[in-house]
Amino acid sequence: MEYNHRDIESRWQNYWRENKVYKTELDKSRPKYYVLDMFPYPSGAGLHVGHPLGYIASDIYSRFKRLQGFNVLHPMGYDAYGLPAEQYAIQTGQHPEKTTTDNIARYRSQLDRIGFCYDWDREVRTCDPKFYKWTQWAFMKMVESYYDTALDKAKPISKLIEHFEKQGTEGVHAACSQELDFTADEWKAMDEKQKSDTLMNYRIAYLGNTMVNWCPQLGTVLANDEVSEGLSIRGGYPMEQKLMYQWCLRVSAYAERLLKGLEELDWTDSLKETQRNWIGRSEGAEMRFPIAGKDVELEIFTTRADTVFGVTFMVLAPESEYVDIVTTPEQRKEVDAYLDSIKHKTERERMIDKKVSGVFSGSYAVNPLTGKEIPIYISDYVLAGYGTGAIMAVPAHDSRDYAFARHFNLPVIPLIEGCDVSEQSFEAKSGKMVNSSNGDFSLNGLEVKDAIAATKKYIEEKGIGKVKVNYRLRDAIFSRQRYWGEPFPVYYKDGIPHLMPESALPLLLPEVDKYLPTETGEPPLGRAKNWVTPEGYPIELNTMPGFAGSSAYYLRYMDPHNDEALVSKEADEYWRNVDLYIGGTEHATGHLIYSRFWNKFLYDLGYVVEQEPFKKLINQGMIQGRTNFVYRIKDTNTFVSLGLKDGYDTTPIRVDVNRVSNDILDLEAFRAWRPEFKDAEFILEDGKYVCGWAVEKMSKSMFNVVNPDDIVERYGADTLRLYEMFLGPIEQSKPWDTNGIDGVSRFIKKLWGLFYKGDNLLVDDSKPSPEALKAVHKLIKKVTGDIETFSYNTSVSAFMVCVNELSAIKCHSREALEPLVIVLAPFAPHVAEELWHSALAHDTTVNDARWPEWNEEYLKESMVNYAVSFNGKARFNIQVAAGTPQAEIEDMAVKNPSSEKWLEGKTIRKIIFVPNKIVNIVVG
RNA sequence: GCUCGAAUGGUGGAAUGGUAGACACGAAGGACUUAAAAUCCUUUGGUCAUUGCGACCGUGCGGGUUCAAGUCCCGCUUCGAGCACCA
Repeated sequence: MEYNHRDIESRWQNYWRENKVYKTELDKSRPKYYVLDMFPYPSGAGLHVGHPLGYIASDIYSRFKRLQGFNVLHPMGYDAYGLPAEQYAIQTGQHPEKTTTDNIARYRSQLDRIGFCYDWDREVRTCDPKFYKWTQWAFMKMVESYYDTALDKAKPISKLIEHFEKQGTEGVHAACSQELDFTADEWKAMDEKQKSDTLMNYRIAYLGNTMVNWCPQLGTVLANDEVSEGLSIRGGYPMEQKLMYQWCLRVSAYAERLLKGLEELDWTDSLKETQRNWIGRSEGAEMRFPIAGKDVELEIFTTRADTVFGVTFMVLAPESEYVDIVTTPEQRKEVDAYLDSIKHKTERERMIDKKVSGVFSGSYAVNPLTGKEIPIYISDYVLAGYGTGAIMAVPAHDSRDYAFARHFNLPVIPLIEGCDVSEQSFEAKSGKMVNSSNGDFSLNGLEVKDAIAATKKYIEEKGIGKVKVNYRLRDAIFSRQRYWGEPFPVYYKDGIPHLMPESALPLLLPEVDKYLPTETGEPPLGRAKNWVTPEGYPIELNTMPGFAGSSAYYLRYMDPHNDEALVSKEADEYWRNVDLYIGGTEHATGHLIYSRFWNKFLYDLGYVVEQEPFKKLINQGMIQGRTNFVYRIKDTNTFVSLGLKDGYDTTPIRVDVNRVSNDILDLEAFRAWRPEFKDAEFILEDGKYVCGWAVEKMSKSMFNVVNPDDIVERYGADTLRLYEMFLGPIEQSKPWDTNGIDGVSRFIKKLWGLFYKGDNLLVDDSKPSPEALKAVHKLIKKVTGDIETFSYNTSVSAFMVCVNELSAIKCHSREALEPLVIVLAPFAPHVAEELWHSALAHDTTVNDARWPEWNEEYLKESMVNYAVSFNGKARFNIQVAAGTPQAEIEDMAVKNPSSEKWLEGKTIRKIIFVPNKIVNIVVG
């Protein structure tokens, strides 16, 4: 039988599907293992060869764990809500559901051809009402909860209401948008609207007026992680800051737990670091500065409390609510003009524009330590969203304050001994303090670190301020002015938001005539007919963002058909959390934060048993494209090969990589590619046209997209799988380069050659030779170790070495070949399955085999090679029988004729002996 | 600017502090063949030597620790990633 990948692969894929070989059941008698891929957004472009990289890696691990006897949960689904389908719907009028369903079908057929061991009975789609019922349900739970900062967990909002009824805000420990202060009587006196607004200040999912990232082109707000450098990640459109009344999630309440939780996770350091940066914890102090002549205090946040004696002015963010209070009538015009100029700038313009700008408010603040009056300015270099939106400016020790002070001619007071602030600020946090005393309290002579601590202590004692930890992490904006997302189970009665009853879930997404905002500027749901409750109250028009559906999908896979709960107690307690999660780094500050938050929330309420959703996480690298170029001689239709192009004035043109093989252009395919190349002429080198190449993002516009279907068709899924793993370390980004796939293809043919020669079965029951056993057991040991460390590339090499060795000694012994097939099965399941059945004559699937143990006995060498080195420099090798005593080997090394010249006229100082490796003779 | 990571042949990449370059691609030469494809064999880090053994140099740069450094330490350079008027 010849190796025929088409035949073998379709046969086994059918067999697996029809017999539900990979169906997983809850089985308490076996240990569980949960392997998860980040589920894909089914885009219209289909999969390219980069997408399956992580899927192949997780598939190998799943199959490996299964062979080791674990009950493996390995599901797949689709992150089906999202902007591209909706943009497409706007352009074509086609319902996004239709596009999405079509794309999913395409993805599925592409995935199926690669031979994954997913349990498709557990598939989820975020746009499926049976699924999004639980997204809506979790949102409702968040609305009905608040975060107790004393217990450090979410609790039902009813508990908070009880507290208000009894004591007002007295003794309340709750995360909130704004510190409130009212008595029980004041609470009771509030009307329904006031109570609703007050509770919104505490709910974990809340409606709030917040500064949001507004994207006019997309017509929606976006979360911080969907924006980069003032541009939307999707589409790259400019963003504006806008105050809007939006649903938000109080992720910030979980900042400390999200940070702490990282410690116990088996993630890469760089990914943890990314999350730490994003959470952005900074310890400092909050301090109050009275405003001269007014009964108001300015609150600021600083990490450098020690520099309070060097404060020469204060600055407010333009959006700060204090701006109105501190602006004097004389300065009103100037301030308004400044605020106006800021408003007209986009977020991006504000970021690019590093020019110092600002305006004096007319008021002065009083430094609480020195009693001195200092001017209050307004400037956009202070951010409204961080800290209190106001700062104390210490130009001597902060570069931004320094630039501002120089521009407005404000005094600069150096506070650290010997520092030079004539040209720039001194930002190092070391040195001895000077100029820092008010008679009563002095920091002079202290190290910066001690001065910070001393100041914090002092201000707390004097009631000027308090120690405070600030986080960069903001609450997540949860509303999107879009159609293709989960509707909010919220209606409005007299302008007050109410949750629908749980029995109303899932709240189905209504039909609309167009996917655009209404004429009055309302979101697309404003077009839906009868978008009201049975009682006639209007329903929320926003929809939820993409991350809503992806935040708890891993829980749903555990129990995907349950109509009573997101996940049953039993399933949750068995499957617990994801043991291995594989996906890209691009989700580091989005999905991977939101999921952790969501999970911790569900944990607080007792719905799940684990605090963290993803124990171990591997980031597969991106597969970049490898673009090929041809070189057209200017103003001609003649193309010159890479090696000769220097003699001509040429223009490089990207060429479809599928018309190029090993950088050699297929001339006929090129002529047929585009009408303008029909009559193309070529200047060849050695009869070939050699293309240039460059690494770029894999995309249609670069003509460098390689479709896995084509590779599977030509070489087979097993070759694709092995080759993707062979390409390099899984975590590393690398360009897709089809050059080299032949090596893997040859390997499979050689492997096949161990079992069949033509139609003859070669496998026999002879006793394998010691060399054969050694080759196979070396392989088992290597691959077992490699899989645990995800060094799949070296495993593939090990397979090649083993097969070469077995071929060389013509080993066809069943006893040696059987473990080889089992160990290969996770990597190349189709060929392994075929050999298992047809050549090794088993009637089980290879999945039912046991992962083989290696036997150290077989690995022992009869002769051992020692490198003899002098002063660490290896000079020659000696062969000694295994088990020779150390002293004898050392003696052989010294007395060897080759040693003579190295020992000549020298004395042996000592001999260092490394078992099985080296005899190092130190001479001098 | 701060933080993290990386740098090894023509290429992708191997190397628990212990003979650097496994494995693969590419290249060169050869066998088989009328020829090509396929397959197989040999060589392939550099320089010198080549009738033989070989010799020396080599893991971005400069130091250090060690009998021994691609690997550990210190100081740079370059590239990549994350954060960034975050006070």
